Amino acid sequence: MPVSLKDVAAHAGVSIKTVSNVVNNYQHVTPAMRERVQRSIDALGYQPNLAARHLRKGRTGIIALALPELGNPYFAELAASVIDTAAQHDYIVLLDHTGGLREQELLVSQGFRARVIDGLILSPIELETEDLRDRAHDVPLVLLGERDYDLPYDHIAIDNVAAARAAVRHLIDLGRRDVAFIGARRGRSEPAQLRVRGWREELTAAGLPADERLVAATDGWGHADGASAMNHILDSGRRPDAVFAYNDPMAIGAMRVLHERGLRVPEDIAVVGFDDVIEGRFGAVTLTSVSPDKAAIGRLAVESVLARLHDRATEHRRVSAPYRLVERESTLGRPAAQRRTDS
Amino acid sequence: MPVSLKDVAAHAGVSIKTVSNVVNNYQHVTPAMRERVQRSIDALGYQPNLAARHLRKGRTGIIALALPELGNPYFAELAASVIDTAAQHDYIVLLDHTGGLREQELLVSQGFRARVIDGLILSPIELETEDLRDRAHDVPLVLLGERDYDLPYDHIAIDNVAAARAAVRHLIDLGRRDVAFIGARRGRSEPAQLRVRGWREELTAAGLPADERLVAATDGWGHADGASAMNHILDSGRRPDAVFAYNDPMAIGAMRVLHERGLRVPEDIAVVGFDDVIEGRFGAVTLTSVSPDKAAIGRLAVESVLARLHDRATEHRRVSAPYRLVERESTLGRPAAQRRTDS
DNA sequence: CTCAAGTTTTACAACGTTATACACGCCGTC
DNA sequence: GACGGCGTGTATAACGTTGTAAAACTTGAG
Repeated sequence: MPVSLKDVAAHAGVSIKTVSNVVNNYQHVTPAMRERVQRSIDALGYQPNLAARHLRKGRTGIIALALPELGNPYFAELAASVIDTAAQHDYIVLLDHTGGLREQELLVSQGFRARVIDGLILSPIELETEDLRDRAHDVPLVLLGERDYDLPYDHIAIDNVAAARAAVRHLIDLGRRDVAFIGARRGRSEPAQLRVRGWREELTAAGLPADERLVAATDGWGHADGASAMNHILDSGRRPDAVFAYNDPMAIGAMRVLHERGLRVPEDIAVVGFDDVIEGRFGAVTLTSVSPDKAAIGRLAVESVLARLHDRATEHRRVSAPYRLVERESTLGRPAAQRRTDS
Repeated sequence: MPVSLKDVAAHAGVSIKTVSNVVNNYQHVTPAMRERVQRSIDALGYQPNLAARHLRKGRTGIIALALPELGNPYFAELAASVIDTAAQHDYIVLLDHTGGLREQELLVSQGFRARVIDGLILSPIELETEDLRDRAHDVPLVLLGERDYDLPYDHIAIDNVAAARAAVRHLIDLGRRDVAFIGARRGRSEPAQLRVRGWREELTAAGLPADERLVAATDGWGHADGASAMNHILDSGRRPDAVFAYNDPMAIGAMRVLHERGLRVPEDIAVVGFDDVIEGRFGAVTLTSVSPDKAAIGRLAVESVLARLHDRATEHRRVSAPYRLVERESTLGRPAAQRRTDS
């Protein structure tokens, strides 16, 4: 059923290679010949067989994008950007979800799919430096996200420390003094946690104490984790006047708990999230958030992979993507005009 | 660098085919020979080249999953289920997002990627029956979702009419009489819109008027669309006592508008969504929603594709997946405040 | 009108795998 | 003791594509 170069060649009365030359826009083909072959291609509806092409060229035309969770709209937007950019370069994206599990991330980074993909964009959560150190494969790897690895791989991310400091700065400017952090990594060495570091640095810079009891570690990074972390802090008797969450879903989970406990946002407790997901714009209290430029990150990631693919000599680089702080109701100085202050 | 069958064969002192036989668990191989070859395989760290295998076998081992939007957690969960099920059958999933755009959906269904994938699972939004009628390809296609096509393709979905009726029934049981529907398809023939049909049928069955002015058509199906639809209904002077939304994000967008306008949920207006996304469980007012069994849908979809792949003779079938109505605060008889987060 | 130099097209060999068909032992049977 | 039959291993030919090198065709100068 499928039509091959051979079929097109027979139909056009030329050699296989000539058809191949036309398909690949090879330069030494007369316009007349190109025209004639193209007509046959269209007539038969020829489509190149990628498996054969790959076998011959050693490339698959597929790059993998491994993300912790697709359900988080942040990653979904990122994925869209990656897919679009890749398409512009005639690459297909294989989307993978690791669930933020070390085992899965390891599997992906070790290239369990090494013979299928040309390059890999990975957003690790649990992976450690030593896990990445002995990658047997030569498949180009580009890292995304908040984790900081001291390894010779391209890394695309916003400046997480600076972004976190901006968020905390904003809270301090509102007059808040007891700023909690929700979503620290449980049992991990501190230097890798850039957002916590930013929280600590900014508080210290402002002459405020960075009370470690206001840092809530969690297992995951979803709504439920934010909710339980918030409950944990309040149950321990602490009553911060602001919360900075690792990401938006956690911030929203925390806000739900505050609502259940009769605490008002932002009057009693101001809240700042991270990632600026669409959901944060439609709650009863809209969410102030750090907004990374997802489109830029996705684009840069693809371009890095492809650059390394076509010329493996380049230096490994660390690219900073833009971000900004979007202020909404959850950190408003005064109650919003239309907002009903239901207890 | 990569080690091929040839290398292993040379190392073990046997023919290439014998190594292939061992790799593929071909039956006529003596244990001794198997052992010996296996040792060479392990020693050299041989990994099969999938491209070559696929070229030879005519299969890629990849199935595509094309979804309207990855950002909607409903689809993310669905994707996870598909990926997992596929992995169990040694298949890889190529995730694609159509944005719910007819052009993209057409492209995918026409198989612009036909030579890369063995099968396709598509969740169409805009696609029409005639678009699917003349698919040139023989790549197995399985449809998902709410759209109803009278075509010989497998279709996995919950009974959308029945589910919508259950949702409306629930609202009627609460004593609501003016139930609005948010998220109708703009300018589309009605029979395809199963959830609207369920809304209409159930109201009629209860002896209530199905007021078409309470049906709000939208362009998209996101938060913002739900919000503007809600605004539109209220601006037109209508004041329904209940809203049934096409999906959860729209319901949440609508609730935001109700909140802005000082209308209480559920006291003034009860709200029911569709899909049961996690976000609905963490708003200031948690959302009642129709909860399709996403895991089942994903599993059934993969199994259908693979069945058709291995034996193309089977009848095309329409499979109904389970669902249930999850009741939360947005349709509670009593006031919503002070309720703890439910799981 | 010939021949060199350039341009366009072609034949053929790979890429790594599996299917087909055949060769080789080994057994039991006549 | 030759003869099918079976169980095991092996050459060889594909699968559809592209790179290489050589063949065929132009072109233009002498």
